[in-house]
Amino acid sequence: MITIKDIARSAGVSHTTVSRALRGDTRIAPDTTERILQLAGDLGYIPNSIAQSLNAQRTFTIGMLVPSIADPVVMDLLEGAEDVAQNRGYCIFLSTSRNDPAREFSVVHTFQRRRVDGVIVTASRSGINCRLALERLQAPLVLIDTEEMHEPHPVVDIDNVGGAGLAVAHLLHMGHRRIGYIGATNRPLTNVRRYTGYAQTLEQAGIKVDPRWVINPEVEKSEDDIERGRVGLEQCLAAGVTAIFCFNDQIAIGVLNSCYCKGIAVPQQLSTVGYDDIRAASYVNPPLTTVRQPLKRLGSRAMEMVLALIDNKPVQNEMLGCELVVRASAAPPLGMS
Amino acid sequence: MITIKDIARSAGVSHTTVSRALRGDTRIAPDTTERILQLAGDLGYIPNSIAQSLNAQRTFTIGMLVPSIADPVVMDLLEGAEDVAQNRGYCIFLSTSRNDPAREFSVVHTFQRRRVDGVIVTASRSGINCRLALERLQAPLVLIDTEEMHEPHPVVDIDNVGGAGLAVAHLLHMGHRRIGYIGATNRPLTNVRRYTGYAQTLEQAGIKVDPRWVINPEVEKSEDDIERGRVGLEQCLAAGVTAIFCFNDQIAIGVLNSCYCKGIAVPQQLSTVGYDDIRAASYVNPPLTTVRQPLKRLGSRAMEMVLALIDNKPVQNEMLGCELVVRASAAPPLGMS
DNA sequence: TTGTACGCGTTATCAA
DNA sequence: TTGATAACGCGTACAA
Repeated sequence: MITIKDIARSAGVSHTTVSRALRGDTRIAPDTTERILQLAGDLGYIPNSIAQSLNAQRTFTIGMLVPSIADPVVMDLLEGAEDVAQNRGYCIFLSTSRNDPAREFSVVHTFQRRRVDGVIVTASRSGINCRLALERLQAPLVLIDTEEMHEPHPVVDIDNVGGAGLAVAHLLHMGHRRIGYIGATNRPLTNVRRYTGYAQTLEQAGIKVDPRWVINPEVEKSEDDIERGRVGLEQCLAAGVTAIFCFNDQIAIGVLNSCYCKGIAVPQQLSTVGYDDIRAASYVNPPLTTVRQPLKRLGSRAMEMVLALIDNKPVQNEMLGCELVVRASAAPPLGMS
Repeated sequence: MITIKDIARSAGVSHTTVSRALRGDTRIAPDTTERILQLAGDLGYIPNSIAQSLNAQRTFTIGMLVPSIADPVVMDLLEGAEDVAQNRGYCIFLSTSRNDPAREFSVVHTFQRRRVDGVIVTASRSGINCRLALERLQAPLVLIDTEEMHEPHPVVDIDNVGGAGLAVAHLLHMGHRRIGYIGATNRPLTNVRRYTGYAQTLEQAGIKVDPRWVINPEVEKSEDDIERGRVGLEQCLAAGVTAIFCFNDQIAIGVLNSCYCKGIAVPQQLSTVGYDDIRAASYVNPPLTTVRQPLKRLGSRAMEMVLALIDNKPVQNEMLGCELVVRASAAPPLGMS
């Protein structure tokens, strides 16, 4: 690998002069600079960021920790973050925790060894366990969509209460009065928030929530949302609801599926609203009415926040709003159209 | 930040001794080692990989370049690669090219500056343009699913010809004789391969491919596969096929959707087979019969290959086979059951 | 305008 | 068993 010393030797100058010429220092004679630049190109010189980092005490590197990459939510979020990072000259170290506290801990430690300038931790469900690692962390840390509250760190989050409100208001507006909720116990905090939005909105409309409408299905594999939808549907039907608001699109799709198998027409006999607006939402039958989260924006805002912290600019916690996406899975209840 | 020098000072030894004690050098007196380890823990010492890298001329870092993160195929692939990397103590620099040759070029350059130990480039459609950058690259390079042939670099690829054969053989086996193909022109090489598998298999069964069965739909947005499915379906129906093999699941889902809207029963009136086995394939209606690609394995094999190259072990190009996933979107044609 | 010398944190070589 | 010194590649006070 060619270094500035090699160039210096070829040019018959000191490596200092080369260093300066390469960064366009005006104190170097124009023709010297010219000659050095030429030489650098010819020799195929590529600056060594490692050496630069050691010297500058900065790596222009951000560590991102996500539970899993193969998750439609994480995916968009990553894309938003990567975009900002790349534009600002930062690289991302991507690691997965698989919701394993030990692994989470180890990854954060690795980030520290590698001297990342900042860290973004996504959807940590094991906040307590990795807290130790995080507290020792020197670099700025931004949390996304965390399951821990009252964090001492900046947080970017989605307004889940408001988003759920949007969905339920939509159903109310169509005339539904008996509206079910199917939740997911493996995302406790988010689940509580979406439930809260659901319950609040119903109460504000003067409707008392019947406990039988609210289902948090027990499933074998804690990630099997399709199954959650199936199980939840059974109980909702038993409770006689005319519409169901689901914790997320996967669950809603489970409901849709199960309805299809049972010969229940959606939205004619039962309305369903999901959450997330994953890709599949637009091409299931019927296309799913859902709440879209600004995921790319969540990622990009988180990245902008770390970068701001790195530059010692002040940042505030942030709460991003959601948007209702009306498709075809919700309609007025029977006899109300 | 605590360095080995700080520890040395506290322990009253040289930084060399600390360095050795930390890495368990047996030449250091056990009690000295003990004392240093203790101290390192107390002071919260975290080794600086940057300094280590500068010295060792290795970064334990792999650069991964993908066209986009928000792609179900890329997602799984990344997960496979990350898993292997993490287990072997490597970190991944993740960057997106968005199919922009300029950006691809710049990312590869960044990887070089950062002295990654290896590079994985995925689905480069602009092979020619970034070739220059790649040739100068000192680090080992592995290509995944490239659209360029005869690369001078190791390649991991999926057996698209064989995979397509699986799908078509399945349809033939059920008794179909008029089988359509809907392709995607924005992935030219892969498209040709899947088409080849389709055509070969039909010919081997003694069936002459009617040109009207083969559709490569023109769509406005080059990424809109759902639309491809819609357009393709129209033409296939006009050509009187009883089954359709689609370039991928998204297209197949487009077909399914369009059938649903037109009141065509799948699989009773028309069979459809996709490719990829994306998540949605299992929960659309009817569940999609498709060809599963070993994507995680593709990612992990690619990573294993770069790591082997880094360790100067020999590697061979590799071709991974596919697997037919039988669900419910394909059945014997009318009057054949 | 250019060069000398040092420091960034670590490991390796050689000497004691 | 331990320590002094150099080296990795670069940037920058300070000196010339």
